[in-house]
Amino acid sequence: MTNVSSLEVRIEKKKLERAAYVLKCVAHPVRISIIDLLEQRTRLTVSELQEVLKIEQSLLSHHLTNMRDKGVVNTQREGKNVYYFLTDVSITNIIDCINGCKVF
Amino acid sequence: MTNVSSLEVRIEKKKLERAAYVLKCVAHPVRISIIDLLEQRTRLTVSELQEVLKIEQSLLSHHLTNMRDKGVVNTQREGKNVYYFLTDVSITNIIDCINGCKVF
DNA sequence: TAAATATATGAATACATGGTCATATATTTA
DNA sequence: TAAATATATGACCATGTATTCATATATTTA
Repeated sequence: MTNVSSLEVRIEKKKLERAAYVLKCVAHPVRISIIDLLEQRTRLTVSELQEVLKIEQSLLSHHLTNMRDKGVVNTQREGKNVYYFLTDVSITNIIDCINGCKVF
Repeated sequence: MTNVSSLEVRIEKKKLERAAYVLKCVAHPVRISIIDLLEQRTRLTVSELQEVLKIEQSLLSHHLTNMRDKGVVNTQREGKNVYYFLTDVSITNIIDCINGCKVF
């Protein structure tokens, strides 16, 4: 058995927990799609997302609330519409990971 | 409302489902840690992982089985030991995403 | 101000997941 | 071959998650 005494996880505990928490949010087909769409259009209303994704309004709303709770997206209301946008566009790097790793 | 007719998800459905499935597996503090450790050491036995991670043997085994089922890691037995290693090292790009995006 | 439009919320349910415990299997060593 | 070591498995339970349905809220328009 190799010596392992110098080996340690290079990510601190709090960061690990936060990362897992946010990744869990990303780990859903609809929510990955939303990230992809918001990379293309900067901001989209719920109706626009619904038109593209073709899922029930309330289900989409639940997904969006989930993503906002975790800081992945943010909102701005304009009249009847609520625009959703990525809090940090660099989260789209996850999609590059998906496309660049055979495991996915 | 902006025209959305040219907008679509740029990832095909099967790929989205597979990506979500694998991401769900990555989205856990212990499993992210395992990926980080296997980037540093190429391969590690269950005992070595246990020594670093300090979690119960059977819990670790469940995590590893989970990761293997999803194709994230693979194994090779050598005597009493089973070595685990990353199926595709480029999955560690996920950790770079975590470190490079404020949301995480 | 009533109706229409856009979005959010909450309850309920079914299913998945994480962790623990007891036990099983595989391999080596005494 | 019995004991020791390394790892895996299965049952169980508590908690979390996804989806649906009904309904609520906010804003605009007729």
